[in-house]
Order: sequence, then structure tokens, then C-alpha cells
Amino acid sequence: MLTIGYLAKKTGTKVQTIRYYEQVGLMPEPGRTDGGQRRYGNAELDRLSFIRHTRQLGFSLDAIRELLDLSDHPARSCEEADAIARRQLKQVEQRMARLEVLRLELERMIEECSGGRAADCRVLEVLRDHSECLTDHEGIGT
Amino acid sequence: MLTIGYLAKKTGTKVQTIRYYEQVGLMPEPGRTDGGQRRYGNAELDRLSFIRHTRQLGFSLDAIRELLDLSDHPARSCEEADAIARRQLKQVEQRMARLEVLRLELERMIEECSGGRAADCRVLEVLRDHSECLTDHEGIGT
DNA sequence: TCTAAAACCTCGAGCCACTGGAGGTTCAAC
DNA sequence: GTTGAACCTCCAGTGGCTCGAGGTTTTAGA
Repeated sequence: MLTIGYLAKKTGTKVQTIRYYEQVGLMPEPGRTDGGQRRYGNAELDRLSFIRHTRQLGFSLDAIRELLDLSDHPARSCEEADAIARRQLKQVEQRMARLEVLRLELERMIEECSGGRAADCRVLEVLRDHSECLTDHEGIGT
Repeated sequence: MLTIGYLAKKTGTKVQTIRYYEQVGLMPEPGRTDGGQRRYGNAELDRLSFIRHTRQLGFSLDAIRELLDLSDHPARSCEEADAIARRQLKQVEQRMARLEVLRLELERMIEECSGGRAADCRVLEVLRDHSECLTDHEGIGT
């Protein structure tokens, strides 16, 4: 019988977050002691591990709910889970691409700023000027 | 004299978001028409561009406030802005590293899932099992 | 000059995924 | 029996928007 604090430490989750997951239906309502404290089994530890991993992978709680449903009802097709993973992979790749652009811009900013006054520093200009912007966002003509 | 809608389109921001920025003090209170509608100049367009770029770089609104302060008071040292940029670069690099781990895990998941039933699909197991986890989070022993 | 529709206004609530705190109870070790 | 850590509920707050209701202003065209 595992306490909520044990689950929290084991999975790197805050206690409040576990209760929050219970509240939004990601974690089941566990058994309680006579005094009313939650007690978990290994199945719940696994489930929480799964949720944390999946969160770390950048899945939304809704996506996780989908995956847990698949897991809870294994008769259904795996293709659905696969599709979710593919959707997420695409998003991860997009995020990485954007971050790479930003990383380059930050590096350039730091390089160009040699530590004078802000007035002479291009850090601010780089971010203000459209002409020097690496990302494109045209909008209205001109 | 630019309308809020023009600024929004030009910078890829929602109109409400611009008003929100005004509310939290990132954008100045602009002039108004007799009818009460906001009218901006090019300085405000630049400022909003700056905010949007900086947000895209992953800066928090608080960090942006710091940078705008530096920009508004150019007598102060650029080193502060440089320090902020360096802090952010570190964060961007950390985020990229984490995403890379996740990307690999997602790719492995998809590869290993050949489209059977969820019961046979390792997508869920990969995320549930600690033993197969690429990221480490030990916590309590055993 | 009138009208229609697009764009604007304020105010307030809602979103996600937690996080923190107040104020009180239970548990485990000594 | 007593301490102190861990637990409980409930509620409010976070960041950064986003949406909607219900109304007003602006602008283009007939």
C-alpha cells in the first residue's frame, strides 16, 4: 500500500498534482485508510509513471486521456495510439525547428553585444527590426 | 495613425492580446479617436514587433519588461540585456535537448508499433516502463 | 445622406496545467 | 503519550492569453 507522497517522489510529481489528476479523471479514486488518506497499488504507480512520461513527451492531458482509454480497452486498434504519437512527433519537430531559429538569433544577439550601453547595443534592434528578422511574418502588403 | 486591427495583422497578434499587453503595462496607453478607438504610431508598431519577436524567442513577459526598460532608458548598461539573452539561450538549449530525447522516444514508439491491437502495441509500454525509459528519474531506491 | 457591415469598445469569464496556502487531521516512531 | 511529518479539503492564484456578450464607431458604397 503506497502513500501519495511515495508516488510523488517515485515519479517526480507534486502531491497536489496527483490529486489534480484524480480530480480531472486521469487517475482513479484510490482506496483510503480509516483516517481518509489515499493508498495506492502498483497499478496506480504505473499509471502515474505513464502520465508523467507522456507529459514529458509534450502530450496534452487530453491526448493522454486518449492513450489511457486505449490502454484501458485494449480490444481497440493500436492505430489510434500510433496516430496520436505521429501527431505529437510532428509537433515536437516543429517546436525544435522554431527553437533552433531562436537559438541562432540569441547567439547572434550575444555575439553582437559587446557590453556597451543599451543605446549602442544591437540586442534590442535585432528583435525590433523586421529587416533583420529571421522568421517571416508579412501580413498586410508593404 | 494605425488601428489596433492593423497592428494585429502586421505583427501576427490578436487584437485582444494587444489590449492585454496594454493592461499589463507592456504597451503604452495609446491616443484615442473622438469615438474612443485606439490609434497607434510607428513607435508602437515597433514596440509590439519587439514584444512578439521576443515572445517567439521564449522570453517571459517579465524578461521582456526588463528589456523594454533597458530600451526605454538607454543610459543604463547593455550588460544587463546581454545577461538576459544568455539566460534565455541556456533555457532554449535545455528545451531543445529535452525535446530531442522525446523525439527519439516518439520515433521509437512509432517504429515499434506495427499497427496491431493496443494490447500488443509497445507504444503504451514504452511510456509506462521505467526500465525502457531514456530519461532518468530514480527518486527512492529500488 | 443613408445604410450595412466590418471593426472597434468594455467587462468579465474561461482556458490549461498546475501550484500554493490556510487550517485542520492522521500516522508512525520513539 | 507525544511529537512532527505527512496527509486532508477547499479555495485562490499563476501566466499568457482567448472568447463571448452586448454595445458603439467607422467606413465604403448606393
